[in-house]
Amino acid sequence: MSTGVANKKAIDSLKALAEPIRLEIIESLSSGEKCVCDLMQETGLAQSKISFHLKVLKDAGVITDRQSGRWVYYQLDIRTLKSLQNWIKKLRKGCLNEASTCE
Amino acid sequence: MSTGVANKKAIDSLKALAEPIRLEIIESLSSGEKCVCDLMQETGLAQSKISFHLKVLKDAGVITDRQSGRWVYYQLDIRTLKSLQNWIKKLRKGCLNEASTCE
DNA sequence: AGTATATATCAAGAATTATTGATATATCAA
DNA sequence: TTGATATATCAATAATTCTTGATATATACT
Repeated sequence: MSTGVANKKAIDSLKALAEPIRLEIIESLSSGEKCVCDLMQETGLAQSKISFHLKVLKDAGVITDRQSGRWVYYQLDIRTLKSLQNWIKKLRKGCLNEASTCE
Repeated sequence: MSTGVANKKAIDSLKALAEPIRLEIIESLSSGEKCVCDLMQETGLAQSKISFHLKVLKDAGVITDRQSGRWVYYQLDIRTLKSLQNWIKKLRKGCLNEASTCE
């Protein structure tokens, strides 16, 4: 069985998303770019905690960051979400592996 | 911020999928129904380990089971995958919450 | 330069999740 | 009924992940 390179990426994204606080962050970013301080206010969570989870999300490629002065703004990486969506679609249709002739 | 009932389901699915062995199982099931013994052979993993992960997947609603004699066959629950796929799509399009008018 | 603010990182402990080997349950076959 | 096979579950340990409070770094303002 494979668990090839392509799926490594899928796992990373899934693991990053599969946690309540991170999901809350992701949902918030879904409506647009936010800085850490915005997220702190919205969630009421400690700064170090938010930074920790942002790092997990960033390392997994689910979000990107951009610095502007003292602030760091985070936003969803649509490409990663799109490829995750596609991965699930292929899973559903039973055409994950090279061999299968899908679409 | 929400993290409503709808997303509870999404988290469960994501957590279940976000683990290497479970993903391997899922990928295997992607090509059709399998019994525990099939999965043991394919993966070379211990029976208790596979049963453990199958239970996680089943509890999350990602797979279903059906017993036939001594064997228990597992298969993907397409509906869950489809709704997860849709959830990601909405996330991408910034229309997760009730307020936003999407599609 | 000195101070304040925004964010990142770190170390220790807490909590969650996975692994292992053993045992239990249920079904079939002789 | 006895024995074999398929799977589930359990208890103990191991491993991973998260939380907390403290400290570090970098930027901006005066």
